[in-house]
Amino acid sequence: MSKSLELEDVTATAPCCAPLGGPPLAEDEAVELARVFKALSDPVRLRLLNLIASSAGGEACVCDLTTPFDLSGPTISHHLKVLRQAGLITGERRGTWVYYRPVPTAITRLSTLFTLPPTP
Amino acid sequence: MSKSLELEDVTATAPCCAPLGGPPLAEDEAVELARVFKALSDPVRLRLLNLIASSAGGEACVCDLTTPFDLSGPTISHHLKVLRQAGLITGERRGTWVYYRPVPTAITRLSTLFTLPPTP
DNA sequence: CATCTAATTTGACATCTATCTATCCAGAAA
DNA sequence: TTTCTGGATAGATAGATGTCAAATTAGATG
Repeated sequence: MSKSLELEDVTATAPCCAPLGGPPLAEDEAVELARVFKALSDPVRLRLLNLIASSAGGEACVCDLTTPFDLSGPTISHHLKVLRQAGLITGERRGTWVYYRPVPTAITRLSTLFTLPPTP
Repeated sequence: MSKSLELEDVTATAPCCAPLGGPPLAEDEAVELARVFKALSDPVRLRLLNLIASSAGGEACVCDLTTPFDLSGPTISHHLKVLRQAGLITGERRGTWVYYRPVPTAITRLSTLFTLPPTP
C-alpha cells in the first residue's frame, strides 16, 4: 500500500482532455472524469480547493483549513482525502503540520474540457 | 410549478464565474456549483452530455441517446433530468420526439473556473 | 521515556443516489 | 375515439456518501 500521505492519484492513469463537444468519451475516460467531478460535487470540498488554490505561497496548512468551517476535524480530513485521491491536490507533512497545494495540471485540463467551439 | 419539460434551472439564480484561484467562494456559490458538478459526477451523464454537445445540428433526440447505453429508458430519462436541473442542457418536444441541446453559457463558465494564474 | 498537539483512520448512522419495473402522459395515426 | 409509441414519473431497493465521536499515528518537546 501507499504510505499515508502519498496520493493515490486517479488522474495519473488517464490523460483525457478533449472538449465535451469533441469525439465521444470512452467509458474509461468517463469513469475517471466522473470521479474527479464527484470530488468537486460537495460545497465544502469546493471551498477547500478554493482556499488552497488561492493561498499565498501556493499552499495551505490544514490548521488554517479547519477553522473556516463549522465541521469536525475528521470531516475536513475526509474531504481533503477525497480531493487528494481525485488528484486535485497533494499533501506534504513538514514537522507538525501538513500542507496542501493544488495540482495545476489536473485543474487546468478541466478548463479545456468545457471549451465549446464557437457557434457558426 | 413548471410544466413538465421546462428547466428548473439552478444556475439561473447564481452567476458565479471567478476562477478557483480567485476570491473566496461564498457558501451559496459553492452550494450551487456543487450541484452542477454533482450532475457531472456520473459516467453515464458525462457521456450523455458529450453525445449531446457533439451532435450535428446542436441537438440530439432522446431516441438516439438510449441505444448507446446498456440501461433502461427510465434511467436515461432520470439522468437527462439531472443534467437539465443543473442547467447544463435543455429539452424540447417536437411532435413525437424530444430533443436535447447543451446550454453553452452554463458550460463555458466552468471553463473559466478552472483557469489558474500562471506561476510566476 | 512520557506527554502534548496536529492530523488521519476507524466504525457507526442517517441520508442520498442509481437502477429497475410498473404506470402514466403526450402526440400521431388509424 | 381508440390505439400505438416515445418519453417521463412513481415507487422500491441496494449501495454510496457526509458527518461525528473515539481511537490511532507522527512529530515535537519536556
